Amino acid sequence: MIQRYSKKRQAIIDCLMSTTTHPTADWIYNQLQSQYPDLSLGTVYRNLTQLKDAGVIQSIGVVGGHERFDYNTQPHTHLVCEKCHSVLDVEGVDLPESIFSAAEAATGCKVTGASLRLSGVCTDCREVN
Amino acid sequence: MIQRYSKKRQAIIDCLMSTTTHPTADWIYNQLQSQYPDLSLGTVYRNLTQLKDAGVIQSIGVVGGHERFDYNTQPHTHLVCEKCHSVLDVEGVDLPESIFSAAEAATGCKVTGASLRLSGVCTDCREVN
DNA sequence: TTCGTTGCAAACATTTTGCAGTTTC
DNA sequence: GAAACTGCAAAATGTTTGCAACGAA
Repeated sequence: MIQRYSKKRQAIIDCLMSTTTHPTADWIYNQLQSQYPDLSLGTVYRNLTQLKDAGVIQSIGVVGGHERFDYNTQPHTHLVCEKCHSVLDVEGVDLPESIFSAAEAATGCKVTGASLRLSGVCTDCREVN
Repeated sequence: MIQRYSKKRQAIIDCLMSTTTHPTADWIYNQLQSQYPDLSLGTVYRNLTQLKDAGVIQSIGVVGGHERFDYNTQPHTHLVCEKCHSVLDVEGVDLPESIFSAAEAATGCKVTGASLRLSGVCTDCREVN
């Protein structure tokens, strides 16, 4: 699907690779603004869609109305802060493989993926309160 | 928060209670169209937000760009069909309570909720293919 | 009579798309 | 030079909101 090199696509990849914030399209756009003043938000969206389809990155779903992206395509657990909508990786809290077969047995469906999303209050927001 | 009775709000609740499809606002609107021809989509949205805030119903998040609602407010596992975006309850595949404390230990955050969403192909879509 | 609830339409926010120009190979 | 990629602005999508009229208590 991706057939050519593009400076801006690479910058988007690098940006995603260098953060653990699970950013939105708009956040990436703002980050790259200084380096690429002529970058357009449409290009960010187009590339994110393309990279997602190519399996280079992953969407971890919508949080507070904004889609969040992750360079880490391995399945892993996330925690979403109810107050500030930040998204953190949760290490060491993973799903057993057995849930796939259990779910297939329970539903008769083919199960191809699983994602665990926790909600809570992050350390920053906890202090404020 | 909810201080008065309203025929249309009750109809929305009844509609949600009588289905296992985890509907969207628009689906509910269409269902009630015949019985309440003057119902407006805005009212459906307003009531869903209100019922969610009151804890009467639950949002199970956004699937393919549409927020899905559930009368069942108990935490339970869902399976989302990749092809038709239908959402099924998965019985008997639940998360151990221990993940809460494990996640709190791993992140230092307060963890208040957990949701497990599986993706796959439902039985209907499997046949077609 | 008060004020919550509604219909309607306009506003809103995020994301997608058409097109003409640019870049990569 | 062909085809992918881009900026720009307009369109599309799902959801929210302001306001005047309506309905419940």
